[in-house]
Amino acid sequence: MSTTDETAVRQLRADARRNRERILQAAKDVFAEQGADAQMDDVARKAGVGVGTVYRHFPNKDALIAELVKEKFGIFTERVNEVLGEDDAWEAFCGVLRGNAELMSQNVALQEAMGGADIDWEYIEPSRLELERVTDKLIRRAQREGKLRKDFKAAELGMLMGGVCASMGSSNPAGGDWRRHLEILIDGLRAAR
Amino acid sequence: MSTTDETAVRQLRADARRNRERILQAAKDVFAEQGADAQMDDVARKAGVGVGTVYRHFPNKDALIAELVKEKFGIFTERVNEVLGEDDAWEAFCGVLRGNAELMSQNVALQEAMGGADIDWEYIEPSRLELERVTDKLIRRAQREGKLRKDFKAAELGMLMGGVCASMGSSNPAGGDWRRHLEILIDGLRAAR
DNA sequence: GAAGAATAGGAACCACGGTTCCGTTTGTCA
DNA sequence: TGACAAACGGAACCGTGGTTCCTATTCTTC
Repeated sequence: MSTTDETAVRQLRADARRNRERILQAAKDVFAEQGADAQMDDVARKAGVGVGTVYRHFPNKDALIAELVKEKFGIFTERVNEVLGEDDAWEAFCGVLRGNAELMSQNVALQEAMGGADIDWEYIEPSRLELERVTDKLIRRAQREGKLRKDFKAAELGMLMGGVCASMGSSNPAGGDWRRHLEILIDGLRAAR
Repeated sequence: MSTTDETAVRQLRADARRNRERILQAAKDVFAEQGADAQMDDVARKAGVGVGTVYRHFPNKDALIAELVKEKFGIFTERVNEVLGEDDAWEAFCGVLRGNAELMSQNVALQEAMGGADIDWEYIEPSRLELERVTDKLIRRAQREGKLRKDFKAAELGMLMGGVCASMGSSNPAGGDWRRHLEILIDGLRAAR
């Protein structure tokens, strides 16, 4: 069921634990660079490991990608937590959006994933929910400040950011600037006049 | 090079011309419903035709999809032209956005295409340009009215709409409402207070 | 340091789906 | 109506890439 059974990780053999890390790191690099359709063989090669080994650690490609996505969600959550205490919630909120988008722009696979590739969202759901929970706090504060539109819900943010990510790919028709996309969106999020 | 050589269409045999239409229609249905990864065999079956026949009319899958995308761009252009004469350019502009988005929401393949699938954009470029040209007129008028933000460029619209389309898929993480996405975006496009 | 279990490696397997090929059918034209 | 080119059909082909399987290797423990 779960790819990473925390309780089981302990009793991995030393070399296995080492390899698992290598694979994860290699996957991060390869998928970030080539997108979700990079090949398992590439991941294995980059990790200096056989394909069989990759499959020993992750049941299949989707699970491997899901693990990476989940990890990224963790980072997003962390970042929101970091700014939760700042004075200007609206500015903090915008900062998070810009920062996280920047992060996404460096990872093609993530962009695709957010755009709706066939990832195992079930597995990621807990992390996604946690992110939403934390973000909600920040949003409410920014709304109380009167700077963020009142009718905006945390659950909607994923959709919007997914849209921004969609405009990051190089294969874009009119290759616009996603940063511009984000700024327009942010303006749309401001409280009316 | 080109999938449809207008000058050549004339001298197609009667049955061939009929089949071409059937294939195009079937492709429209199948791709709209199943997305760009529907199979050529499905298109052929739906058209009541052999795969070979499909390939007689279109060199490959990408060309077939490109044809459909191009056609849709034509429809968008048409719609913009229709409202070009209306009094309130801003409202006309918003109407077009809503209408075209609605159209996109009924076509999974189109959404994917806008999101950055590997389509032959080269082939579509002329239609895209024409759409951009016409849209630019509407945009300028709305800006002169003072309702649309002055710094907005027609070339950026594709990017934004692509983002909205990205939130249409059912495979979305937080399955938000794309109509809401669009409205927020429209607010972001309004001239500052 | 020997036994046994865990892990690695990577060639082979297999499904999938786009594309080709060629014998058959059909429209056209004289 | 006969001849010929054009068009059709769909089985077979083929590359791709995820996944499996089995032997060799490496760690761990006694």
